[in-house]
Amino acid sequence: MAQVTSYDVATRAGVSQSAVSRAFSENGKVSAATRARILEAARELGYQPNLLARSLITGRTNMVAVLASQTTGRYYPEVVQYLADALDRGGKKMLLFFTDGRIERVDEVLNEVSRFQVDGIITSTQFAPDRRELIRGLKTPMVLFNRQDPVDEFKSVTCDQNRGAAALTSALLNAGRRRIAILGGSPDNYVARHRLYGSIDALGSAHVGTVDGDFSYECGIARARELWALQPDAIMCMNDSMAMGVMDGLSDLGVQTPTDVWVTGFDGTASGRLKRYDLTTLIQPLDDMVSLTCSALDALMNGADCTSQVLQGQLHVGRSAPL
Amino acid sequence: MAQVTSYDVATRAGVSQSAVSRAFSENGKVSAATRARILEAARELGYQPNLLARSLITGRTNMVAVLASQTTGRYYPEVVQYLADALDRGGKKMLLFFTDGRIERVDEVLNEVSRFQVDGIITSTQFAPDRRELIRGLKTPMVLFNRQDPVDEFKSVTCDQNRGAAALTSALLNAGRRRIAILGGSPDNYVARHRLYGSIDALGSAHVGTVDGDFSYECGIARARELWALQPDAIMCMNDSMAMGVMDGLSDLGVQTPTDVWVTGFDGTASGRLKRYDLTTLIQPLDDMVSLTCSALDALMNGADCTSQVLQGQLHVGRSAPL
DNA sequence: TTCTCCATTGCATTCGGATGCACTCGGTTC
DNA sequence: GAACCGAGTGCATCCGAATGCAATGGAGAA
Repeated sequence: MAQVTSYDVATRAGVSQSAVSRAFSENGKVSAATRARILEAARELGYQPNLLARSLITGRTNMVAVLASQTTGRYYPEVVQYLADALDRGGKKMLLFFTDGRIERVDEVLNEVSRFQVDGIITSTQFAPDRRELIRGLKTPMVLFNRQDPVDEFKSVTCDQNRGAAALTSALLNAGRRRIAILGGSPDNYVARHRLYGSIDALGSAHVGTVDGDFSYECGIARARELWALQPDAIMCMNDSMAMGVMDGLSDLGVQTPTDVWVTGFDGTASGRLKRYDLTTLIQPLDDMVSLTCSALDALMNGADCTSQVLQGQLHVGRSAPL
Repeated sequence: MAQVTSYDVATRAGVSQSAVSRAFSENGKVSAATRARILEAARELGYQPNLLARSLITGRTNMVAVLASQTTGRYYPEVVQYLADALDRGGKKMLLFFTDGRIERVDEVLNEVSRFQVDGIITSTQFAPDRRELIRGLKTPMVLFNRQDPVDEFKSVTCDQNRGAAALTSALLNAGRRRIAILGGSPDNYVARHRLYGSIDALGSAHVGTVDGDFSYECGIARARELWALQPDAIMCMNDSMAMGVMDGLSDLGVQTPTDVWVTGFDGTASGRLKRYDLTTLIQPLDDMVSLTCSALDALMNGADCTSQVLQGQLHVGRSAPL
């Protein structure tokens, strides 16, 4: 306790509390001499302004809430890291909330978020349409990350999952693949659904079947036999982790990639680039997505408008499907 | 704006502001009837208590700062995820700070941390001895994660790097390996140093040389030739990512693992368990480390004492070094 | 020299909620 | 019937910093 306050600094520097306050804000009107004296006194006392007290007046906390759902994939931890970094560059700190996927948690989390008075929200968590009113009520700027609002009331930055899946698919078709199986992600996951739709639409009659998955490496291994039973010449996995799992599951069955069957992933994670997997995959432009998300949020926080952005992923050809 | 305050709720419920405040705290003295009336009014208005205003009085923010340094490895993102989850269970939120490793950033970050009035700090970032006074001045409970304070003034939860390295080493020696090379991590990194010392001490004359690394997969690939030139029968890499890199770099030279040489990692990351690498490694008990860290911090935040904990890693034998 | 004008500075108030203290009132206890 | 008790409630104040407004004083203009 015994927190050092602006009054302590004021006393020490022989000025008033308001002078101290002004010395610590860019546009505060103080003479250079007093400011120097105040900063010196502050240094001696180890004073740091209390941002919470400040925010009570200014209405700004410099905190941004990031809502992420725990996932089995290797993608989100990367996203969190990138976001924290990008926010930091904008002088914001990241307050992290995990929604464990259960829908009822979303309400709870949103209430918590609002209690912390964050300046903005970045969410990669799904919310049901009837939460719309609740979110609107928060009056906190929000940007969806790789999720879209059907009516675009809440702006978003996404990687075009449909088109990415379609691009990957046509590349396979152009390379002569005709029997293509799919390993899907959890059906309640936004990106999983859109990747799946995009693939199926583009595949047409080349689609020999879909097997359900959960985005994990282990599930890729477990589903390999079932996929192989469909006699595919290529297997499209809806994320990288599962693709690696499928490759390994197939190996156990004596089936080699790419000799016997091609395998593709989706995401462009670091693990997918490991030489022993070297996945053909669709790379989501994480860097751009993150910086666009932050600038969109910045715009909203400054009362400006912003539009939803849809970025295109980049096809990466590895040895798992040598297009 | 137009924030809903406790006064609004009070007016609507026909009570005083203090009654509202009491209705929202467990041990507030209010009759069941009034509380119900207040909660109802609050619900209608969409009121959520302002935690920042509250913290101004109570001195508690329910926020814990986590300081992490950006690293090239795959380990930290996992740690952050685990920590956020564990903190959440204790009703705390995680405010994330990245120190990009540069020492001068540490001061800056610590000052920022103190401005946010967090209840506690968990750090996996190194700080120089002369920062001790600065941190003491914050008076904020702090627990070091996988870092140790030489004089144990600041408590820590660590995995015994020395002993883990020694265990890994003796296992190799017992299995008959006699020419062991080491791929080290960045020398300014705490865990890298201790793993290295532990290994070298235990190796004795079986040590045929050390090559410097930076914890990244790419560096593992790049250093493979140099390591192989030492004519080792086993290569100990100071983390999993580098071990995978070394295996791949050796493959490119026509050297196979484990036939021609054994390779070991350190950490026990998810990627290390991928079947095509299947690393022999030392698994750090992440779950336990995280929960001990949180309970230690809890103790400190409640004014209690706590002692530093040193956990032992677990040797995991994979095919990269079939002990 | 006297009057403006502007740059500094201090005073008082405010943000939203917690809390010590005093007060009310229905129910006990002699 | 008087003194007492305690649960429920409101009043006033406080936490730490920001800010509108008024006061001060020195420089420059007339």
